Amino acid sequence: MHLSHFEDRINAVCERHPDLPRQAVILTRLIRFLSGAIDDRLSRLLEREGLGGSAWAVLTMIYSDRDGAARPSCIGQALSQSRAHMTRISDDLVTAGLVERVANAVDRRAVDLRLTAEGERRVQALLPQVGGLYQEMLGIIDPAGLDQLETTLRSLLGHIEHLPPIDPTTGTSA
Amino acid sequence: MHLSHFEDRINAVCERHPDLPRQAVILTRLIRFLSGAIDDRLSRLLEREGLGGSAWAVLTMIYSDRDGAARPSCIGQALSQSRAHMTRISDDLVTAGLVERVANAVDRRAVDLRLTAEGERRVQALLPQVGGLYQEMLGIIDPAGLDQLETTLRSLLGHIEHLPPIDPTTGTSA
DNA sequence: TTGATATAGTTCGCTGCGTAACTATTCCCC
DNA sequence: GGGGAATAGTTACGCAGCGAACTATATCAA
Repeated sequence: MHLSHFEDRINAVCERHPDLPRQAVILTRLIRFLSGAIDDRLSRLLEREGLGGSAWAVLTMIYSDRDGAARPSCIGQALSQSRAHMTRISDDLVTAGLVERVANAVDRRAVDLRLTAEGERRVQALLPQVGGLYQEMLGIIDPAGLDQLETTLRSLLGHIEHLPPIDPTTGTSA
Repeated sequence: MHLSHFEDRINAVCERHPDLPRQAVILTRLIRFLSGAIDDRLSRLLEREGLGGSAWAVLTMIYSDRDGAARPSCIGQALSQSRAHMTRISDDLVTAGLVERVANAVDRRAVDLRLTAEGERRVQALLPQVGGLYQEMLGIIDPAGLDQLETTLRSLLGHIEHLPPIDPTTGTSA
């Protein structure tokens, strides 16, 4: 519904600027919409648990660690979020009783985040729901299409991440 | 780089919870990463112009209108942003001299946003750069792959948008 | 006509997240 | 071993964005 409306506008602009890469514009819109729609649904599912998307991501980062511990800075790096934000999320999760801060013996600057028993219980209770949500959203694509999509998105992401960074003064990627 | 690290974690969790849809989890990660990477690059390009992503989106919404005018509430709806935020962005764009507010004669509640001459000049100067950016990011995929990707993402988005909304109290989509 | 309801825009207060500055620790090299 | 650079976490402050409340207008029903 949104998209068709957008498409009219993209077409109108592309008429006036024939050198614009119309398909690339549409694809970026699609990716943005998809990402937003996925996050929206996940957020609404987590809302009932009093969790935000970031908090859930932190919980799963800890849970997915083989040793059951993770340091805020590592999590932030993996999630592309600032250390300051990790401090806040950690505060919230600690006061919610889902996470505890454990001083790291070998590096006294560092803190290990660990799930409490309650935190682990909550993660294990939520994981199937989140998995079901993802499956519900992506399940209409047939397996071959999913494989195709995965390889395409992987190469796309790899390419973009290896692109030279954009110089903010010139606006070019050289 | 990020992704492989993530993949290890996803695999670790999927070992403990064999019923999780591993591929769906990976695909949602990919889409999120891609969307973030695209937005990042666009933001850095716009940064030099003193424009935020929202401001640029508003400018293009006005520019892409056949009559060269758009109302804040329509723009906000199309961009999935609140009316309050559209007021703020409009304020900024007006003080930047890129947009003017014109009272709508037929509906006196409404305001039409129009590009100033300077605003139109800026949009026309930026459009090729933004188009080049998109092309640079998506251009490594061959045309057949792009078509394939487009149809897949279209059906995915259509499916998700037609999914029943999630009830925040039960967490289910019924 | 008039009264109820819906809608456009604005304002206000809140949340989420980032950058910069600070302290404590670790690392590295002389 | 001692001093500078890097790093972990925290704190303070700023920006982007949303929801709710408010005003003015429009629409629809009795």
